[in-house]
Amino acid sequence: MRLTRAGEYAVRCVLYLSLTGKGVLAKRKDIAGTMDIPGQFLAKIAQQLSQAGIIEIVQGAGGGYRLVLPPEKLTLLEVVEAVIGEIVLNDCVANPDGCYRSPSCTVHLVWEKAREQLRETLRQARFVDLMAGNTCIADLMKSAENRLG
Amino acid sequence: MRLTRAGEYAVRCVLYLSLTGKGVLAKRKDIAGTMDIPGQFLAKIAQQLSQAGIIEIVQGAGGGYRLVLPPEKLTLLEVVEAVIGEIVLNDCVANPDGCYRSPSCTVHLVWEKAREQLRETLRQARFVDLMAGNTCIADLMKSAENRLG
DNA sequence: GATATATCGGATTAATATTATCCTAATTGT
DNA sequence: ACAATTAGGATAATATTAATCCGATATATC
Repeated sequence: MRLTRAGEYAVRCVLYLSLTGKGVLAKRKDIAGTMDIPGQFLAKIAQQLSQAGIIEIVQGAGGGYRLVLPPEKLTLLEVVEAVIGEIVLNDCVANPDGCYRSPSCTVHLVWEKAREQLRETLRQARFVDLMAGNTCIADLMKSAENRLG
Repeated sequence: MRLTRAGEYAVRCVLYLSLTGKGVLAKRKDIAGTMDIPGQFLAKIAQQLSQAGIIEIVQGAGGGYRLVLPPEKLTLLEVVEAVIGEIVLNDCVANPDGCYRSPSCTVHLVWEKAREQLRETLRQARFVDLMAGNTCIADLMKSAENRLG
């Protein structure tokens, strides 16, 4: 019942790119170092973000990642689901197959409602808003600056 | 990001006990057989439900499980959390410890909101309501009856 | 073109969590 | 005493998630 670490890393990565600005290239190493993400793991995550059209990956020397969409058009939902797949809280409590046939199952309806609320809340959270506030990620970046002098 | 199978089994078990009625003893074997739950696994789950004060376990010959509270006073939230622990969707995206210190972290706030909505939705779902509707679990029970003649 | 810088992407390993089962002990009705 | 039932600790099996390894590939620069 938890967001995976990959999902958290994806949010960190995109917030980093949001803060540096849309279209600005950032090296994977820098993102990984600042945001405390295992470098190779970030590579995998970046591929998923790239497939989802959220970031662009530039190969070769001087390459890196950059945001395709501006932070106004990016939501937590998009970023999270790009990495962990569409959020589903459960199969039908009794029978995964059965419920598609009987969509009025009351237990299932409760979970469906919860799922839609969750997704809607994440959909309403744009990165431009997240940047504006006091994020723990912003703290991470500050402490990284301090560490690096 | 999913309910565990243990959580689903717990819901099935409590719905079974709701349908047979508060205070009525049901043998673990019967519950397990009807609801398609591995018997030994149900034993573990029942212990958690018992600790949470949701069911009572009667040992010895003629023993079994029975509901302590009436289905009007039992919610999905209680049953699910009795088994999987308090629902938490994530640690702070950046720093589990850090966020307790800076509760205004915007990213965290979104997840907190989502979490509270989810819990509230499950809290509003009483078992008496779930029983009333067309549940997949009710289907399970019917098909069990058919199987057993 | 050679070289250094970076990412790609498939394979693999490691770590963790979940699910399920085994088995002996304890409890209770008959 | 005996049969029926659950308790509960240990362990095994499985699945998921997380992380890493490494040769291949792409690109800027000299």
